[in-house]
Amino acid sequence: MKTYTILVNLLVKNGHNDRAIELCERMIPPGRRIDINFYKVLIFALCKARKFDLAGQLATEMSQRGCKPDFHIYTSIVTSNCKADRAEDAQAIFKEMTEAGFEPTPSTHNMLIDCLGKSGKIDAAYTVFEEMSKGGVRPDIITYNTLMGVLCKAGRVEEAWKQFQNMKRNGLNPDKFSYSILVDNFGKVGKMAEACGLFIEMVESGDAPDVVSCSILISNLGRTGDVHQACELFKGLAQKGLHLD
RNA sequence: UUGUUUUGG
Repeated sequence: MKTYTILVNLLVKNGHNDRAIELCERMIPPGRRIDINFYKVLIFALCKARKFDLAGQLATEMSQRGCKPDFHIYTSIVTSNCKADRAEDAQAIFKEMTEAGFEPTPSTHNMLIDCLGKSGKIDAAYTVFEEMSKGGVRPDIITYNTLMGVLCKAGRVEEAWKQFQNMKRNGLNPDKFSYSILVDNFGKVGKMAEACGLFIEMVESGDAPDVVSCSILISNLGRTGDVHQACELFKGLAQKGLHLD
């Protein structure tokens, strides 16, 4: 069994996911005792190969055989589903994971919020956020940034703005991601004063503008037709050695 | 040897 585990791991590492899976399918006859590490390697491989359904099935199967999926197996299945924008599955397995007594990491929460939001399930994303705030996992800057991004994409910029203030109240310092999201989206809805104010606040807070935040600002200025000001800004940034694309 | 950091134009 150890040898097989190492072999499967090697196959996966070398990108031969299909062969690894094939090998595994042949060596898991019913009733055979399989150790958890073997399942783990295999499920990682399946997730990597984007065979999410198979990975999920295997997790169910191992559970039925009396070998409970561990923290890493759950995390792997949840996060890979999130990355593939498979919101329903991610949500279901996340639930299973917590019911099994595991506490997903903050980043797993963040990924789920992002995934749910991108699938248009704003309310579900909010729920994850709220449960997180209630439970032992504290929302971090990325949680707020993710939530703000989700809200903005849904056209709910005002709510994003509320979360921005909420974040500050909870003692978190907005970073350049936080500012960029709001500067971009305030600009898109024509609230230029708010957008510019936030850009200045960002600079004053000591977070140096980078290529992305400047591009956002410039496209904002372009939107208002203020091409001259955009060009001036561009020149000023070039002088500071910032190279924009 | 078996890794889970996820968010902005």
